[in-house]
Amino acid sequence: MTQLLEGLNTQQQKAVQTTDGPLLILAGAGSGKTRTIITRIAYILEQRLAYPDQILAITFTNKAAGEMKERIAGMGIAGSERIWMSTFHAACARILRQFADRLGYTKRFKILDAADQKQLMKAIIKNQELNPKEYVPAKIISKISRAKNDKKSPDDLRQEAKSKEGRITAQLYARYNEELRRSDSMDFDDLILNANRLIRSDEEVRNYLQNKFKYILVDEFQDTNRPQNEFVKLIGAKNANVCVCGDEDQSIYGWRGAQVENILNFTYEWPDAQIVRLEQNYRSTSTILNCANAVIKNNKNRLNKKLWTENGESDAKLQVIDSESPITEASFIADKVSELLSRGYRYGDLAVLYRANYQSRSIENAFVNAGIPYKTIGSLNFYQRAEVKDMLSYLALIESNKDDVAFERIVNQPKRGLGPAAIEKLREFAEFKGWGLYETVQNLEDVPTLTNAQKNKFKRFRNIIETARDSSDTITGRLETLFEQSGYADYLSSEKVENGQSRLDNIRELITGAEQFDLEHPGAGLTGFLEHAALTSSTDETSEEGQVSLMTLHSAKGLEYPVVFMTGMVEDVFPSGLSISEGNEEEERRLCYVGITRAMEELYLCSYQTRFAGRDYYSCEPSRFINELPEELVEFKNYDRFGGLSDGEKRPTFRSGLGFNKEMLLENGQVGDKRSAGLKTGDLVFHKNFGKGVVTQYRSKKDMAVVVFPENGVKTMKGSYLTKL
DNA sequence: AGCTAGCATCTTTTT
DNA sequence: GATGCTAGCT
Repeated sequence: MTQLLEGLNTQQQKAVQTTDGPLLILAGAGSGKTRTIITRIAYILEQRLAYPDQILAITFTNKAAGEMKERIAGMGIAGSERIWMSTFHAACARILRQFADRLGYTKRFKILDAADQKQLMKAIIKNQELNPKEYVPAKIISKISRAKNDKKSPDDLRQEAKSKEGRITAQLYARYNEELRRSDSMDFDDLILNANRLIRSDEEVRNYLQNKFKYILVDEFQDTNRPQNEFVKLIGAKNANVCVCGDEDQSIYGWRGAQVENILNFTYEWPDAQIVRLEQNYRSTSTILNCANAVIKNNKNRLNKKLWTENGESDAKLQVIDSESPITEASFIADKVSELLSRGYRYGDLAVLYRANYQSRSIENAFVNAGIPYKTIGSLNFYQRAEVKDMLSYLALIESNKDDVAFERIVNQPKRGLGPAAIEKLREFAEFKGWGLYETVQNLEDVPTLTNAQKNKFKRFRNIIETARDSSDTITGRLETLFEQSGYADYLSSEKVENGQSRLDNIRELITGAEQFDLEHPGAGLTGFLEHAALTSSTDETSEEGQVSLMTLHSAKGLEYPVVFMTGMVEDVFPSGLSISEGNEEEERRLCYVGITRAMEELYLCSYQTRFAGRDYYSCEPSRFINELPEELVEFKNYDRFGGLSDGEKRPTFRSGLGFNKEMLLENGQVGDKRSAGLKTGDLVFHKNFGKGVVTQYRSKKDMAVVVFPENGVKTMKGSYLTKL
């Protein structure tokens, strides 16, 4: 009857064929979940249960959506490009573009990304004459986000406020919302909330959408938040063909408001729901899988699912490698990469995972030195780079004269003599009139306080935008005009700008990207392109064949690699001290579980004894997760930069708890003479008492060097005590 | 008024 | 080690 089911196990087949009514797929790591979902969609289409555009499939990232679309198209299914396959945010944006006028927005409403939000909040805080150190924009934004997702209005927040700080937060929340309204903008949360509001309040839209979407699928359901769950309930209410798929053990976005309850309560909210469990793992060796199981079973809040595999017990035990410092850890990984290559692995088979982005630095240094090609995934989103965002802000002003965030970003970038004083005068008048800042520039003659010189400068700025608007109908054409006319091209070409060339390259890439977007999305226009830029995340960049992938554990979700390195496996780094102090040990452990289950064949867990943070050194204890691994499945080794690997007989020992700081080290040193050693990171040096060492930090101004001595540990001293080797 | 250099500060994860 | 802010300079 159908060939689609071939090669699927019984449970997977059941998941595919259960098309009618609500369905919960509990899918463990590596259990063939994606394949099952894809087959399910193909099956629905093949059985003619729905047209492609009657299927709404939600994925966690745009990249996942793109890959799924491709795979379905590759199965020879007609019309697969018409499936609504995207993130929640993109799907809601698409709906809102169609009906935004019913909520009092225009169809060209702007979507604020995180940087925009922060900038806006900063401006509001300043405008309210509050101290931005006391009221940290990023923190206020996250409080507002939490309030929004809990359905709390500024008034609610004010009423429950117990402190001055709480009342001010409520007040900032109110101002923030007003400002979004005024500028025809929505933040990420608004996209979901407004879609829900629209569906709930507008009967016509509700009927249209509920009838349209015959089948709804949601992947990574454990990472959905409350409004997202509500969106699913609203859209799926009529046909009830709602299939959600997830793994409570991989819920790692609690800090962003995701609630595991969505998946745990699914069968209560959809009483007829059937449940399919996918527990057979096809990805990892049994060694790796057993380690993953051993770690995650320390969590209490879970459904006690246990993954199993028919994959052989591998000879490769997990390797726990203890070394001196992050630098040494990095050189171990570089060494190991070469070895893995000689064993037949390719660069693309390898991934280095870490808890926080800053940890990539030491790895990148080591890889550059060793000539290992790598790609960092997710750290800096292309569209978030300063120069790219600047050009997008110019475009945004063509799109809307109410976009103050964009205006403030680029009105004096590059410098054109329009400083805070001139802008302040403009703002006062804009506020008085209820206009946007650029709107005010379009009506400059009315502003009495500006000097003629200032007016002329603003006029020149206006010319740039208006010229670009008229110069072309294509995004590419307008971008090129803006880039030249704004002076940005000259600015980046000038000698004094740092990284001018690579920033020019970024702009060129942006222009090429815009061209491609135009081709692939005819009719999307400037609005579509700006939306694309706002919703395209950093993890949407793909790993590449000839490069080792570097990324955070969060970014690694959903991916797999033959060989995986988990770095910084020490207390306070992973698990993150901050997260632990907030009581989130279980989420950190799930993150560890996600990391371990990315590995197919070999897994290396790296710890170190000292790290440098801020201006202090800390001695590090091995991560608690290392201690949760079954002894018999793990090999413990030590690595040092000179002697290489040696057997460690036991787990890395717990080291004395307290760190020591630079002041303490300085007190113990003598003041050396002034002759500069001219050291740099990576230099080999000799010290008369400590022997050979490697420079890991050097401050030329103070002639202070941080040196790792293999025999004597990490020391900080005047460079003048050292001889370069 | 605007710009620049130099100092301080802080690094969790992201649609 | 990048970003933000302040003080002092033009």
